Amino acid sequence: MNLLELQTNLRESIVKAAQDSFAVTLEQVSAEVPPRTELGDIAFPVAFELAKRIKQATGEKRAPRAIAEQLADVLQKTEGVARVEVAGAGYLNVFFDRARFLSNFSTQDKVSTEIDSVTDTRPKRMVEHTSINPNKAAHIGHVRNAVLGDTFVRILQAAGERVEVQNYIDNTGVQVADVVVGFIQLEQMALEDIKALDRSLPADHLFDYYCWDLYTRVGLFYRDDDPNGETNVERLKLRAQTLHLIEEGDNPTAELADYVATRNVQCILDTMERLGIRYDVLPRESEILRLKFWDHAFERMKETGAIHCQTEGRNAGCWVMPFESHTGTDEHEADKIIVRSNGTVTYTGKDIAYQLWKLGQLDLDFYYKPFRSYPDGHITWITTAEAQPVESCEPGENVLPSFGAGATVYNVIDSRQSYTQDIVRRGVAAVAPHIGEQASVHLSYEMVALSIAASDELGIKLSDEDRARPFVEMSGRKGLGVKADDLINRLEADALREVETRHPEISDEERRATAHIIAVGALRYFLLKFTRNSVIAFDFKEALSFEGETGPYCQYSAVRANSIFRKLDEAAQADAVEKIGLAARGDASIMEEMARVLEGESGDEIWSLVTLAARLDEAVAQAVAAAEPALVAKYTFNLARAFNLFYHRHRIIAEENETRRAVLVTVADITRRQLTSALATLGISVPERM
RNA sequence: GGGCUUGUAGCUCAGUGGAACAAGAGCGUCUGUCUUCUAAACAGAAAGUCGCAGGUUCGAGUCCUGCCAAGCCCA
Repeated sequence: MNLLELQTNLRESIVKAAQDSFAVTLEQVSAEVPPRTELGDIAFPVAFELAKRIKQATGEKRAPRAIAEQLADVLQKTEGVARVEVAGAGYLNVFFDRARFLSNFSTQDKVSTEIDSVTDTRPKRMVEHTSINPNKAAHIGHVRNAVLGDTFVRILQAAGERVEVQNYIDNTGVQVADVVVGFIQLEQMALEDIKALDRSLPADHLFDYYCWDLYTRVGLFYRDDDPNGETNVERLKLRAQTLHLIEEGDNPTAELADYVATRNVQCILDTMERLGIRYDVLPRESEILRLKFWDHAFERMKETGAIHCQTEGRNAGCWVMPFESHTGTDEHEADKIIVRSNGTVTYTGKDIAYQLWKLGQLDLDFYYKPFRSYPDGHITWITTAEAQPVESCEPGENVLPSFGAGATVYNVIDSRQSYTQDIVRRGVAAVAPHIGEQASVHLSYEMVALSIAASDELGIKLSDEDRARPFVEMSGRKGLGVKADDLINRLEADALREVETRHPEISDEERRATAHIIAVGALRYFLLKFTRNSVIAFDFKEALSFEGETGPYCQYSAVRANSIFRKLDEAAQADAVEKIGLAARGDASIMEEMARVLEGESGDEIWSLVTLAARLDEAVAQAVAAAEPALVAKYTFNLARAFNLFYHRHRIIAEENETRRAVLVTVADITRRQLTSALATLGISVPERM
């Protein structure tokens, strides 16, 4: 019996009692965690709700407290419940049977749910994240997107969901075109020159870094080298021409663009791999164009009446989607243009077509080939426009994967796209009403900006006006930003210094590996501790901190827990396992001794750690429901904090009383298990030592 | 001009469906704790008219209305 089962049983008892005793049908029963463990393990404010409902139904006024008293008698009988108290104006506070809960919890094994991916028929949750324009290196803002997305993937998986991870590649967009203009116009390079340049670049200054700078130079080039100047119309024509050639394909410029984009994708994937982030498939815009996804979607939209051709007014000749919630007086605001009168498609239109594919509502599909494989056998696939020979797979295993057709799509995109995402969601629902708006979820988040201090550190010149603002927005175009690899390098260097002073005895290789794990922990946690709709004003001091509410703090807590088990002699450990095992199988005398350890002030303190550790599943479930990874981050920190306190108060190995030691060992074991699991859900691993 | 988001301690942020004597963390400041299972830790102190004004309620940081301020998007 775990926490969720116990809660379910209690809820069922309440629903039944409400029906039997008060003739009220409760749809849901909300529960709370009492502020302190002495007040109980779970609280139900249900008596207030019942009092209201009884009054509505019969007009009879019943005191919540009296209702609670009656329910308490029923709950009392639930298995695993020690006692029930009525508190305050009518709260039902339930106290669990501590010894019993602990012994059950420690002996239960997580059922490993290994499912064959081919026969897996569970609805597919699709998460699209990262989706960086492949024209430059990733910066810290891109990393927030990737870490949020990757963590949400892990959270869904922890909740037992089937997940597919996509990283959309806009390899035919304006941003790629700009870098291509840079290579051709500014650098006077052809494809072979670029390849030679690529080979010659030093390891710490890769192709994506080169493009980062080149992109900035192109931005200046368009403005005749004056960052605040007007754009030069003639020069901008180069961009339009280049973009056109890239979209068209089958020409030297498109070939060059493909090389540039592909190399940047490789560099970005390398950066993400450092943070433990991988993808299942990389759908590319070039194939969406070649395979004519849009044309197909356009027909569907016309057939279903999702869009219509405007015959008069400002938008005459445009295909628009009615958007009635917009009660603006402006007529052209009320409808959303999908196809302009000159026949070109808006980004929104393209987005709807692609979203339809993701949800399996477009009768077209990509072809795929492997793009990169990882040591553990994971393969990231990329889209192609032609069928691929099957020999690209493992011999005897010629199974081409199938992607798309998700039941739900989570698009991890920053909040600036909220309006567009809203239209895409409605557009999809208009074409495919049977899946509706709820199939598309915009997992939105605020941007990462630079704090004033960080801007100063980067040598960015700020006006007095800028200084008065709360933060400075990053700009890929202006080259203002913190590159992901630079930050990771710095974190690793800082962590390595610490590890060197603490552990001179271990090998250099091991120290580097440890420093890497700590750096990843610090960065991922830093980006996850903020809720999604909070702007992160990036600050070096905060991001580079390893103390307080940080990833390394949580890791350290788990490392300490593990070190107990490294030092604990086998006999003591076996003894603890046996004692608690006997209790779980119903040994009354051991159970009674355990109960005594868990009594009183000291017992409350130990017990509060057990209940907190037991709430991991709840935290994960809440994070899924709210699409908010920060909830798991907060939970993890609280668990680490509670463990550090426990660790400080008790000498576990030295404990003389055998039952007490068995309880302490078991609690430490449960906590490290849950803490490690919580950290894994955040994409953070636990090093051997710190 | 319209839309979305935000306003909580010196700073950075949590605060679920409204509740129990009591609005919580981290950083920073101040004071203690390493011969111990790792001090990247622990304990304690100081620090808050929850942007302002109304409203609903037995009860509002939380819900409603208006205003003020900031950020983003659209025109």
